[in-house]
Amino acid sequence: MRDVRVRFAPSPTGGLHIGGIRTALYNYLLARQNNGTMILRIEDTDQGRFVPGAEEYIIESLAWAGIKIDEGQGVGGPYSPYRQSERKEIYKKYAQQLLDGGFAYYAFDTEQDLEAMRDRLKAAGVDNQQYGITSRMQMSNSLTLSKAEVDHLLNVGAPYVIRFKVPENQQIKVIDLIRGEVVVESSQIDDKVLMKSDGMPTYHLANVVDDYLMKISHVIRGEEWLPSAPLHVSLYKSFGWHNEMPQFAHLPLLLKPDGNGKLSKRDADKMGFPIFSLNWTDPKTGEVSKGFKESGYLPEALINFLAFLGWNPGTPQEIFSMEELIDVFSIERIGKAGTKFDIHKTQWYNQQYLRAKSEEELSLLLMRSLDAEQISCSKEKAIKICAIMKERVTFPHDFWELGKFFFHAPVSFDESVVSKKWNTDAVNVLSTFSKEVETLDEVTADLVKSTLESVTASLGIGTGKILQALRLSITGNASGPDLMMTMEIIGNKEVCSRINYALATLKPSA
RNA sequence: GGUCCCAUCGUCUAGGGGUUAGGACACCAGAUUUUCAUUCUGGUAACACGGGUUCGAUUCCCGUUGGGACUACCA
Repeated sequence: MRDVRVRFAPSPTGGLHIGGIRTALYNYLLARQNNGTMILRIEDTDQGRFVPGAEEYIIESLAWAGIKIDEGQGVGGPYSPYRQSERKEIYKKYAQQLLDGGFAYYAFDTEQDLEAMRDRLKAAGVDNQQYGITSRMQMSNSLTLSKAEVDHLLNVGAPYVIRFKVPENQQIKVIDLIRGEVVVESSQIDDKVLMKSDGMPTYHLANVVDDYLMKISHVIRGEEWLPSAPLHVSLYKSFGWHNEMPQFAHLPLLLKPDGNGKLSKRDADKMGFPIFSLNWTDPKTGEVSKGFKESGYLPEALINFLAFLGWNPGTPQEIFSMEELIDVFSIERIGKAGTKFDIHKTQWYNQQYLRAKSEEELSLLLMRSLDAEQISCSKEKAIKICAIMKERVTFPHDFWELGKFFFHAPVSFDESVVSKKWNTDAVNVLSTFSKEVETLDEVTADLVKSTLESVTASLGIGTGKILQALRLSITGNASGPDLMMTMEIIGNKEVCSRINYALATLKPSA
């Protein structure tokens, strides 16, 4: 079997979205599993769409996701350069090879010519108005013009493109590892532009030439490429590279969570979840799109979730590390149908991975939030907080968001609790309790609990009846982590002052 | 419009000619938690439709419908 060499080949046109990460992931999984090579190639042949910073962003994103590049842009390798804009001469040479072999031709048509052609075909009732077998002989190209005319045009520098001459009356077969055999009549394929008038190749040419030169064994890419795969196969044949042709696998698309259509940035924005791996700032508009990283998603969680979007191991196991994924991944188990993106499940994965971390690791995450708020906190306290908050968080920043009261006394109180639970019984218990706590040298959860119980017992009031009122006075909230532990962490002085503040501020309802 | 791809719970999916169609997320209920969350238990919920083939089809074939992609000198 040939060496497994796969590539992830994005265009540097903006932020890297999760569909791209999934494509990269599947490539990576296959490479690692087979001791193969993961290559990063930058497909920047459209200078009009080039976005500065996008390439660096892609490299950073992959690194964050834990997808390691063995060869290619940013790392180098035996087939450099890996940036297509720097390989112009190579494509020119291969385009010439096609020209010489009669597999391609020069075309001089203007935009208006092309438009006129489409209108003409449409008017004639032709189903697809393409530049191809049925129309190429009516156009201005090296098939219709004399050699002298063509040479003249070339010499005077007339703008031209090189088009592929699609073979007639052929059935072109694409063997797809996911979909099986896909057969297309060559008459359905148009004479695609191979070299643009600016001297750059199109995707089709660059892609085929590079995959051949870089000895790519498997092309794993999104399903949007399936319609052009027959063209690519035809190109391999014309080059005489049929035996070196890579195997194809076209991945099902990521769809919008609701309704229909391909998942887009717009949908994600609308529904309030990220779509890019990292924060992305559009250099033109300055608009910032929030990334998964900055939204608090752990790369392991995102990878695990993405792996399961369109693939599954066939076992009940849901949690997989990258190593485990490498172990069990197989192209055969990739599904065919498009997949709707569900942010709920992503969050569930995040929760799972967050919980699996030690309290010490988690405390570091809390400390980061605290640093941003310029709040100092001992490591011991942070660990204690994380221990009781652990089961309640989905994101790292939840430790801070949901646990602000550990650092700030409440300034407002949950109204529904005030009206339902802040009654004379509660006020009686709390005022007595506060005085008792004040006498204590230090508070532990156990001590504060027994103190509270003795107060309620002496007043003949059920502890459960006033517990929410107590929580309200300490945290301002209706719910939260274990209250006794919370009081232990906050300390007796603060507990008293908070209760006293609440007693002074809130009026008992009945 | 044309070409190609696809079709199991709301979502991700397992399965496969004879099954009580399985799991996960979400949702709902009960238990535990003197609150909430967690945890545990249980529940609601699917083979798009119509023809074949077959003793039998959700599974195989065809069609319909529905959805998607592509249809640029973008990738």
